[in-house]
Amino acid sequence: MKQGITAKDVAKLAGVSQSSVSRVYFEGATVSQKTREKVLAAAKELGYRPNEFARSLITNRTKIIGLVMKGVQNPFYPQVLKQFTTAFKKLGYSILFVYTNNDEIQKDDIDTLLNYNVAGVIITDATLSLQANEDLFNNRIPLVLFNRKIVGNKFFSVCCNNLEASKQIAQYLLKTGCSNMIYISGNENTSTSKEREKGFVTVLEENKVKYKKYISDYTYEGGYETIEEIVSQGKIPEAIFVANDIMALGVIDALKKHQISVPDEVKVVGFDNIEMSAWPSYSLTTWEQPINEMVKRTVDYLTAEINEYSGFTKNIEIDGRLIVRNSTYNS
Amino acid sequence: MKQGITAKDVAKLAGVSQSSVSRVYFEGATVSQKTREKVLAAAKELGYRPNEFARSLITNRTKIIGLVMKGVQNPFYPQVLKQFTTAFKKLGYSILFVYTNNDEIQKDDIDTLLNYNVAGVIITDATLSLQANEDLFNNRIPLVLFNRKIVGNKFFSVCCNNLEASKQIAQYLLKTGCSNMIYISGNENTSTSKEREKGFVTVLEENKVKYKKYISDYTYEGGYETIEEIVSQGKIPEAIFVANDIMALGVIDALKKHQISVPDEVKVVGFDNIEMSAWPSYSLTTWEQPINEMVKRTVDYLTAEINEYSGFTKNIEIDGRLIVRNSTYNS
DNA sequence: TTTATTTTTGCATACGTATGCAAAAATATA
DNA sequence: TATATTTTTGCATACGTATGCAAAAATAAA
Repeated sequence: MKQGITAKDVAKLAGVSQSSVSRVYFEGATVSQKTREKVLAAAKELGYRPNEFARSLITNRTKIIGLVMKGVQNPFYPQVLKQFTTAFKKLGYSILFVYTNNDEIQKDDIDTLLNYNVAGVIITDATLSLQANEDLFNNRIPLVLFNRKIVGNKFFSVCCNNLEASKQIAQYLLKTGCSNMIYISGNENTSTSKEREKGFVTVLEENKVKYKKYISDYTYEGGYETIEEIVSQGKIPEAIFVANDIMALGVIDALKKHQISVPDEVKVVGFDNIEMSAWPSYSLTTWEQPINEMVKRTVDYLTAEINEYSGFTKNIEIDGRLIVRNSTYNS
Repeated sequence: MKQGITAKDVAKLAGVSQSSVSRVYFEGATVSQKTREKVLAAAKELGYRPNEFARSLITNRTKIIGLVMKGVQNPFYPQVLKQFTTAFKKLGYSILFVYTNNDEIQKDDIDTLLNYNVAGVIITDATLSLQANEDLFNNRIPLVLFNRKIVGNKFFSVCCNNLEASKQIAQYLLKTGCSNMIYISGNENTSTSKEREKGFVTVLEENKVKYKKYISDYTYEGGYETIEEIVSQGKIPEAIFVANDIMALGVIDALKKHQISVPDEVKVVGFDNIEMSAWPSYSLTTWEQPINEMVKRTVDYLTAEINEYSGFTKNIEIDGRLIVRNSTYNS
C-alpha cells in the first residue's frame, strides 16, 4: 500500500517537519518564506505531489463540481459544458460529469455525487427528487438548477427570463402582422417549456389572437414530425414559436420539404440561439439565452456557498434578447 | 473533522468489527451471509455510505476515468461523451471531464488527472507531450488516444481507418466522374487530417487526377471561408472532400450562397456522419465513423489495463462506411 | 468424541495529510 | 539587555478505511 513520494520524504530532505510541508501547500497557512522555499525545492527535486485523497479525508472537502446533464447533444449544452469547465478550472475545481437519460436524476447518480462529496452540483436540464435534494442539503452540498426550476422555490435556480422572453416573442410576431399562431412545446413537464408557453399565450389571449399548442420533445425530429402532423391537418399557421432552436431547425426543414416558404408563408421563431441558428440554411430568428451571465451567476453562487454554506435558495432570471433573422424577416 | 456515519458505527450496531463491515463492501472479500445481512441492515438503518477518500487513500485506486476533450462543440464529440459516460457508468466508473483549448493537453490538466489518480485517461482530439505520457506511465495510468494517433506508436490509440476511408471516398468520387477535386483539411498537424488527405491524394495521383489542398480548422466557419476563397479565385472544382462534417456544412452553405448547385455543379463529401449531416437542408454524403466500436474498444482496453496494467501500446483502426446522400447524388 | 481442515473474524496497524496546541524562535518594546 | 509580544514550528493525533495475520469458529473426517 506504500505509494510514491510523501510529505514526510520532502520534510526530511528539506530539514523541516511534515506539518511544515503541509502548511506550504495549504492556502492561508502560516509558514516563513525561508521554509517555503526549502520545501518547494525539495518537493521539486523529489517530484512530490500532494495526495488528494488524504487531504479530502481530513478536510472532508473536494475540489470537484458535479455537473449533471441530459441533453448533451443539443448544441446549447456543450457550450454550457465548455463554459462551466473553463470557469471552474480557473478556480481550481474539476468537473465530474454525469450524463442522465432521464428527466429526473437517478439515485445512483446522486450516490456518486455524495460518495465523492463534491463541492457543489449543477443540474442543467433535469430535475431531482425531494429526497435527493435533502441528501445534498444534509451534506451541505450546494445545488444549482441551471435552465430549469422547480415549483415551490426550495432550490437555487438560474434561468433565462422565459416568461418575459416569450411575451416579447408574441408581441414581435403580432407586430409583424401574424394573427394565427402555434406553439410547439418541449417535454411537457419542463419548467422552461411551460413558461415559454405561458408568456406567449398570455399576450395572444390579451390580443384575442388564435393559437394552438402541439407537444414535442426538444429534438430536431420532434420539430420535423410536428410539422408533418400540422401539414396533414391542413392547418398551416402564420407563425410558429418553437420551444427550442434544435426543434425549430427541424420545423424549418419540414416546411421546406412541403414547399412552404419561410418567412413569407410561415414565420418561425426558436429559443436558445445555438450556433446553427445563424447558419444561412436556417437563419433562424430566436431568443438568445444569456449564457455567459447564467454561467457567471451559477459559479458565483456555488463558490459563495462552498466558502460558507447557507443553503439559501432563490430563483434567478436573466434577460436575454431577440435575434431577428430571416425566418421571420425578409432581408 | 468528524464526519458522518462511519464503518465503526455500523459495526457497533451490527455487533461485528469494523473490518467485517469493510469486508461486506469490498468485492471478493470473505464474509458470511449472516454477517453480511446484519451489516447491511445496520448500514441501511444508519444511512451509512463508505468514504471514497479513505478507500482511495488505502487502495491508491479510484473509479474515475479522466476524459480530455477539445472540440466539445463539434456534434461528433458530445455523442462520444455521452457514450463513454454511459459505458463507464455501467462498470461503476465516473467521468472527470477536462476541456482543453489547446492541441496538446496542458501540464495543469495532467496534474489534475495525476492528483486524482484516475483509473484511466481518454484524450479525444488533442495530443500530449512525452513528459505527460511518461507521468501517466509511471503512475500506471492507462491512456487511450481516441480519434488521434501520434507517430512512433508508443500509445494505445483507437481511430477510424482514415486512410482506407479517404481512399474509398476518392474512388467513389472518381466513379461519379469527377476529375478536378480539392481537399479541405482540418488543423494542419492532426493525424486525422493528414491521413484523410493521404488516402485521398494517393488514389487521385494513381489516377492522374488534378487536386488541390486548402487548410482550414475543423469549424463550420472555416469551411465557409474556404469556399469564399475558392470562389474568389474562380476555381470551382467538381468535388470537394472535407476533413470533417461540421466544416462540410459550412462548405455547403457557402456554395448555396453563391448559387452553386450541389451536387450538380460541385459534389461535397464530409467525414463523421454527425446528426446534422442527415438533415434535409444538407443531406451530406459522408464517412460514418464507427463510433460504437471505437468506444467499445477503448472501454475494453482501459478496463483490462485497470485490472492488470501492462502498458502495452497499439494502434487500433476500425472501418467505417460511406453514407451516400444528396450532396453527391441526385435522388 | 477427537482430530484435522477450512472458513471467518477481530486486532492492530498503516495509508498521507491537516490541525490543535504548546514550545521555540523571531521580532518589538522599554 | 531584559521583557513582552508575535510568528513559526514540531509533536502527537485523528480522519475512515483496507489488510496481514493470528485466533476463533465452523465444518469435515476419522
